[in-house]
Amino acid sequence: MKVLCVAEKPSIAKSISGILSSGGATSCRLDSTSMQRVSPHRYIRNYDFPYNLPPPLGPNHGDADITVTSVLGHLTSSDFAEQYRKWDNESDTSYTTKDLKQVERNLQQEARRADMLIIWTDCDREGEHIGSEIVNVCRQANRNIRVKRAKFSAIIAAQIHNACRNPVELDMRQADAVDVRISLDLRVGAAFTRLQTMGLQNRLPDLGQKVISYGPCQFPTLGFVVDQYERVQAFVPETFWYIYVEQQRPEGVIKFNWRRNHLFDMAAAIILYEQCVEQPEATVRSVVTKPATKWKPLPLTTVDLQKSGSRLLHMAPKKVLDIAEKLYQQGFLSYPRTETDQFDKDFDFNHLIQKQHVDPGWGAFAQGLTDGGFQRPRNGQKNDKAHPPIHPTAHAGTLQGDEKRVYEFVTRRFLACCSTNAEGKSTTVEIDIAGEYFSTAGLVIIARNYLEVYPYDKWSDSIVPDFAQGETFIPAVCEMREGQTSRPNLLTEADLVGLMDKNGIGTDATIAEHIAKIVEREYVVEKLDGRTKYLVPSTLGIGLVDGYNQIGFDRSLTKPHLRRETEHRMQLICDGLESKRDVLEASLTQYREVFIKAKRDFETLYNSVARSMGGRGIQAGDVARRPPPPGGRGNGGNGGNNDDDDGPPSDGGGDERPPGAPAPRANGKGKAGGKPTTAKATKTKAATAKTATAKKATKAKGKASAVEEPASHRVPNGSGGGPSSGSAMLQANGSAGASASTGAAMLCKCGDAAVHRTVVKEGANKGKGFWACAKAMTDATNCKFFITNRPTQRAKTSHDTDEANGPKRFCTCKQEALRWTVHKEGPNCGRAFYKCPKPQGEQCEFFEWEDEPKSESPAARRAPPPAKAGEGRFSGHSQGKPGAGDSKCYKCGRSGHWATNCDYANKVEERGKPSYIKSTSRRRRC
DNA sequence: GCAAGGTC
Repeated sequence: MKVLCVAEKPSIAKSISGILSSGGATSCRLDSTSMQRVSPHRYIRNYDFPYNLPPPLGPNHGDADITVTSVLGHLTSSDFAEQYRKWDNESDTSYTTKDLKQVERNLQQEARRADMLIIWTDCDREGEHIGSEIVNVCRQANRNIRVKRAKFSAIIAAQIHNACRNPVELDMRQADAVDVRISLDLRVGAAFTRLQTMGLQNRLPDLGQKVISYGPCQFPTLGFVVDQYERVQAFVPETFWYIYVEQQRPEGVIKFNWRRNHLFDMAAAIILYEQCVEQPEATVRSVVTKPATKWKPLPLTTVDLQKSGSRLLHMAPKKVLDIAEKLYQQGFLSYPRTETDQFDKDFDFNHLIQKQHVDPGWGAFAQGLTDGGFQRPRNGQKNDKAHPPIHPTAHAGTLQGDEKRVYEFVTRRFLACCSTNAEGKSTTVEIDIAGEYFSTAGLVIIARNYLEVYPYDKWSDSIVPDFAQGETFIPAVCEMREGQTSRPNLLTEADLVGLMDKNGIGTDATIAEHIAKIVEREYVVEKLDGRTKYLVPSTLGIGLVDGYNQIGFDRSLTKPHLRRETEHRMQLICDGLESKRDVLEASLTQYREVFIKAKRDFETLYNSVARSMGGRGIQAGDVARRPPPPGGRGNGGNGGNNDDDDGPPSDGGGDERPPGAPAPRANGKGKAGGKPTTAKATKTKAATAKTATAKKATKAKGKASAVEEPASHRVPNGSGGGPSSGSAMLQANGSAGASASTGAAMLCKCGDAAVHRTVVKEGANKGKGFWACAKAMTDATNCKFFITNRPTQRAKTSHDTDEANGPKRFCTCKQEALRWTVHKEGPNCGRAFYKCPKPQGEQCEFFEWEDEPKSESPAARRAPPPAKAGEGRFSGHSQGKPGAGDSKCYKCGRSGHWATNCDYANKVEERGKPSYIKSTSRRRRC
């Protein structure tokens, strides 16, 4: 009995022959003169050996004669019949195939002598289809041949023997589904490609003879790039505010992050800040130390390899895959096209790790794993049941250049997977200042473990704060700071690979090709910034995407929906819920409708491309061009996961368009002009912000009190929203008032969003705004949270006022005088003055109005001695007397009494609310 | 001159 086994590729044929024959197979090629058996294709081998295949499958007596061979993937490729190949012939009709003759001839030659055919293609949808192609070819030579299908998920001896002895039937549903996919892709691709090319090529000379191809994977891929580009263009930075707290410790400066992160309502932020300023003492609520773990990476899939290759090795996804393919063929790496991120339970790790002992770079680490450091890799969620995760299969010591780098990455990743998680200890300190919570955390790494061999991950120690629960202290810095949401980045190749993978565009093996294709078509230009490659749509790419979007389809040609729908229908065929014919008809009908609409409205597409390319065809009523977007470095917001070594484009406010890329387009959301977002504000900016702050506060308050709306958390467009990343000292270049009117992240004591209300009842408070718990007053769970909108012009947030207020002033006791502002209604409201910074009872007599000439006392001209830590940085409660030449009470501005006797001020103080607020950020409790 | 999916 003769059995013909056909695998999908030569490597699998070799592997399964080796297992089934226990290494005793003979590989045959034809010598044309001797007429011995032949393998007509130079890559294909035929392996012959006897095998014990028990009945009823095998012979009743003796072994079966097995021949194992392979194809090279799909056996046929599709093309249109001759009459449909002309481009002016609409081509949504039948197609024919172009055979791979040499491969086919080999199959037929072997099939003629065989009693049974066993299909050994990969166990996925495409594999079933390739199997059906093999069956078709073999039956042409031997129509009585029995056909079976071997099911296996890994090239492991037990599985291969089991698959051979217990074959199943070919799943024709899966093969049918792929048939539909092939037919649709060809027809849709050809129809739209011809429509676009013939409709645009001759009317836009700039296009030359370019083919303007359409593909159901190409266009959604292009759509991702254009979408992100437009998000970047349309981005308008939004200003937020937060309270920044800092304390000096022997270990260094400890920075605390506000639990609210930041607020988009400045008035709300000011209110909370004022509370902190008025009661600045911090109490340590908790000090929590617990183990911290940095997880070792998951086993490597193709998509991961491409993303990492792009991010860490700075190689195009296609290049990484090409190199991995080459290393696979050389026997250094396992099969590089796999979706699997879990190793089989029988996987032989030890053998493979031992092969790495000799490497000078990671050999010692590998030795450590063998000597007891090994820990089984984590299991991911994916398993294609065909191939293991990518791993090294042999040590490669002579590689150079990019091949060496790819091999090194794969090997280090594998060893890291076989190691243990990195271990550390984190300490989190939470403090309470006037009911607001702030925290800081430190980390001590105890064992680097896998990090020793995997330098691509970063994890470093940070200062561990030394605080004790219940401890109180006055922060060295307590400031309200301003930041802005960050502009998102353009897509990197790695981002795009991730998006395509997530949306089911292409397969792990073809994703890189689709990206390369849209670059080749000049829809997208790669822009290198540092070592990171960003993708920018060209004028042509944007024109096409926008043109289709303007035409408006139920399911856009530039979005993943159509492709997903095709995938879904294919699954229906696989599940036996729909027939191949019905699905093909339904899909063709759907695409035909889209095609007819595109053809009918082609002028819209043409005009879009022409306009984008700066050419002709602009219609009246078109939106105006928008000025260039604000520049600045974005630091997130696109969902992409930039690695540590990736920097965003340093456009510095410039235009990141590539040659041939479009001018920014109108979208009605643009913000004219704009300044770069700065990560750190300078003193000058901080100082000049004072006036603007007051104005904005007033504006914010006015808007907030005009409406009643629930406060809500706002998430900035950038990832750098936190004080530590998006921080800038309060500055005047924000988008004034833009966000203050749109809700605030004020939380009540329940931890829920508070609501802002305005007093409507007649009386002294009518019109005043306040924040309160959102629950009904009658609700027993109402936390009674209540904060009024208070005058905001007194809030000052800058610490060093040199630039804004002139040179520093020094009091009689040689301390840097502190600047205060009168905010009580009266003739001096708004006036700033300076006084001794010492605590109440220790202050000297120094007093100066800011708007009056400086004292010429010698003390004021001398530089002060350096202040000790925590000394001279805070003000005491203001309690001065009218300064020289000023006969008015400085608290209320009235004449005839001293401040200590000021009734108005004393009344206020009785209520526990100081009458003025210091303008520096360093405060001591009054 | 068109697609996407296998493979070398």
